Amino acid sequence: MSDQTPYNPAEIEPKWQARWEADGLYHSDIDRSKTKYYALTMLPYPSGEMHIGHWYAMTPSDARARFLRMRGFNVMFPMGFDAFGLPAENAAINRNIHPKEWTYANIRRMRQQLRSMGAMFDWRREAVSSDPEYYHWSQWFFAQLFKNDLAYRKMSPVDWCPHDNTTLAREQVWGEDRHCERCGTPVIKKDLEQWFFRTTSYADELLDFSHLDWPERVELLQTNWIHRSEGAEVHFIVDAEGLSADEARLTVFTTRPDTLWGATFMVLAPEHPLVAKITTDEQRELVEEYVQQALRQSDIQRESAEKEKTGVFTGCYATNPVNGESIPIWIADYVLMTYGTGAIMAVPAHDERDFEFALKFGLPILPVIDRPDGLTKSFVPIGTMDAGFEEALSELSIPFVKTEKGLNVTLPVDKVEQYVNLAQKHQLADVWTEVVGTGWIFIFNDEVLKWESQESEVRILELCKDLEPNVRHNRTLMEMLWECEFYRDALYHHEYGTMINSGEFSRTPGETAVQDVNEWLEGREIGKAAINYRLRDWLISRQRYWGAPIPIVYCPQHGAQLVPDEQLPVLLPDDVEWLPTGESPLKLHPTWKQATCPVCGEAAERETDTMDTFMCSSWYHLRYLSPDYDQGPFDPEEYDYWMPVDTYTGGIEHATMHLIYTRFFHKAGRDMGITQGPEPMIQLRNQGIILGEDSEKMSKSRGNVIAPDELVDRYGADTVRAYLMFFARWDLGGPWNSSGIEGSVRWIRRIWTLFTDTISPGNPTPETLQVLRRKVHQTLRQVTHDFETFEFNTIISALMELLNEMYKAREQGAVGAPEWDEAQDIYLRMLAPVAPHVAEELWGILGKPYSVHTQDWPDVDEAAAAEQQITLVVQVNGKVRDRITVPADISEEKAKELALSSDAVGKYLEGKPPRKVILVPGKLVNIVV
RNA sequence: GGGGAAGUGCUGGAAUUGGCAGACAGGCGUGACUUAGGAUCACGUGCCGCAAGGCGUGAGGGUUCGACUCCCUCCUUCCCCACCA
Repeated sequence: MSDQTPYNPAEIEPKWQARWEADGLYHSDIDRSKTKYYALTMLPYPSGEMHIGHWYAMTPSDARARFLRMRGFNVMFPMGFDAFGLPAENAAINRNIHPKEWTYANIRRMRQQLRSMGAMFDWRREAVSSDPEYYHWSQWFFAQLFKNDLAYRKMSPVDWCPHDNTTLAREQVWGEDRHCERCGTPVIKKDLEQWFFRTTSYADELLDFSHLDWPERVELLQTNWIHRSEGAEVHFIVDAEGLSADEARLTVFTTRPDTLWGATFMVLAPEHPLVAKITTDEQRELVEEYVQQALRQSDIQRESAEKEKTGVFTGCYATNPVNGESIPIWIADYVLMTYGTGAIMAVPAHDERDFEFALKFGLPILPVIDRPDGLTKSFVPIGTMDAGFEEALSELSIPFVKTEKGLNVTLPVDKVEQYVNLAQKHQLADVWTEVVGTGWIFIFNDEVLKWESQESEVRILELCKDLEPNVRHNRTLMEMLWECEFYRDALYHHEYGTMINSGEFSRTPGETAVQDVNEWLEGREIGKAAINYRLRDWLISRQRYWGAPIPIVYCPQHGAQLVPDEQLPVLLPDDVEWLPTGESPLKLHPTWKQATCPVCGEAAERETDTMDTFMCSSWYHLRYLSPDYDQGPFDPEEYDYWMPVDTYTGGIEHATMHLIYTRFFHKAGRDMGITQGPEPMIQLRNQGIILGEDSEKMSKSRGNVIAPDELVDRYGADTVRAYLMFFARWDLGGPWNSSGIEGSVRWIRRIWTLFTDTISPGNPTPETLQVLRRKVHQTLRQVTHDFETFEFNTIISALMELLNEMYKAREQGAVGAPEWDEAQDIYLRMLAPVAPHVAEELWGILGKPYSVHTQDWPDVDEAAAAEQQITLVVQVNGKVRDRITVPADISEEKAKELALSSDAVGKYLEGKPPRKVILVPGKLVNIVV
């Protein structure tokens, strides 16, 4: 070995970065002779520091983009900044820096950091969402949505963060305690006039993932988030004076129209507009108090599932349209104004929440669905039956289980008749009343009721009525009822079953019940099949300064008017002040609000809310197409060539926010003639999260943050890139390990050594060269495959293996042979996407023409990659007993023969003939004895 | 409460998708070269056992000639949603 230049990343990395930049090596322009590939990775927020997590997301994305480029695609890999948002304003408040100054200083710093990783970003395509040239078009998009009735303004109870002083989209409220995504403060509800985008119009289409190659997990998260429920809308008639016909028609949504006959009361959300109108004078005080209390409560208290049910009777009744029953209307905060119609029919027998409520307030419980297995359960308490009862049950082959409290009887449908007779014979009918009186319960069944006559049903219902509104001592009865596990089972722990107690619908089988009832409802115009979504319209108003102003003015005459296109962008004023009022500086600005109405030209007032930053990031992939274009949001010619995004990489945390919004944007854009095709991003892949060395989330307060800059200074970007690709499965992530990076350090250094040592040609055997060449092409095959499937860790390990093999070959004198030169050539091409600087440097040292990054990806020579000799595993009864080396093209007979004649096998056969010999060609022989 | 994902050496992780479990690394151990080493190189490293051998992919069962991989039951951890009618 001779002297060699030491590997010095600090020298070669900036050198090549400058050269590539100067040469425009990574510029991507329309080239119709090549297949385009739009590789996109989520843009960062300019917080001021690149986090190792950014690198973890971007490095493999960059490597893959480079790989695809070498494979002949015209690859675009752009970068930009999602630059509006709260942290800039908080910096302004806390440190007295203007958000603009803070943001752009951070962007400058992060650009430098991004460059240091040696990514192939085309910086000419950079887009910054806080540039007026950018938000001009965010505002333009708002205008388009407004014109197409996809943006609207409404007064609504919204989630409000008292710390950040702004409203939040539903997606930005997190966790059990319903806290603000940004600052962690629990949110409160506020009634405000706010702007919304009609995302719900696209709910069904957003559930269709058939055009997408997205992780199942993301599809599932979105599906659950949108949460489509099929059911029916049913109109109940409110029995109160002074209501218009419209008002008296109280519509509820239910997923179980087959349980309509079991509706024993109704519940309105406290905010429901009807509440004030229907409350009777006697109940008014209670109701008003309850409503006030519900409004005051934060969501934490209100939406806790653990919480005991609360509610108040309005004094008003409604008529159930299916059976004419008059049922009481209550209000309770477990009914949400924001879902469905804000009113429910309560079926305590088949809904756990309604059941709890009925229990607490002594409301009637009427089962209307039989058990799905067709079995009815009965309970006979000890002390109510005579001695012969058990025997009689046995004789009839009616199964039962003895418990401490009595008999759990499982009653097959065909035995009901006999059971009824038996019960009568044993005078259980008398017991019945006893049962109710002592707090025990019977099973409700169509047949049994007939037998017991209507009387017992009436008795039960009446008894329950006695409990109204809130007679505590009788709770015992309901609690004991609750204790009967079988009863709970029979109530709501089952799905569809035969309808009972439902008038003409009794005995309707569960399979058709919902549809039958829906049709019937529709025929009688008392309801219809309906679909509901949990997805809400997207609330985009933010009472903040650092965002794109909503391009609306309010005219006293003409109401909300769009700012005309030619007046866009509505610029954010720079001369603003932050006062500790919690109000947006835009509201406090002396003149900014003053505008004129585009209709009449009279004085009008500007909207002072700005748009949610997710609005800006919903279309940034379009701004990259032509960041300087000023005739529209993007140049249609560029759109035509580059869109849609072929591969999108980023964190899964955006599954129910950005990734829903951007799909909505694209689909709305398509319907408005702006975008084309069903989806904006075809393939999506998520990386995992890097944790600190302590396996905790990285945070400054924990002091476990890994700073990428320090790593680059210490090891060089190539090594950091390699380690990020190697250390974990990309989609899983995991804790950082600072000693683990030594492996990548050594690997790069060993590459350097191997390629820079000057060694005189040796005298290798043909076998050495063949083994080398085989390994080269096998590695190439694997690396190619793994790039395509995002298995970055095995790319590195394959390259490590090949390097070890090359060291071996060098030892055996391979240097100087054409196979050696080919190995070096292919190695550097495969290395180029992973470690672009060192690959470029070594490529130059070998005297190859600049640049390694513009080279073609080599083709696998399958003949060279094929094994000539294989190791045939010989198993006896599935256990490995021997390994024999045979030619790869060995015949079946020969392989079996060789396996059987192996010494090791002979030992296990003990002279017995094999029962069966299984051959897996090229793999193994299994001998069964 | 509902939905989902994952359990492989001391650690990160491989295993061509039903065919040699533990590739490639980290760590650790032994040695070499060194005045020195956070450098480099060689060898070793799943568990039990002196060995022959046996046992091993969260636990138990099943299918199969053969199971980390498929099926059933259970356990553990993590994530998401959560009074959504």
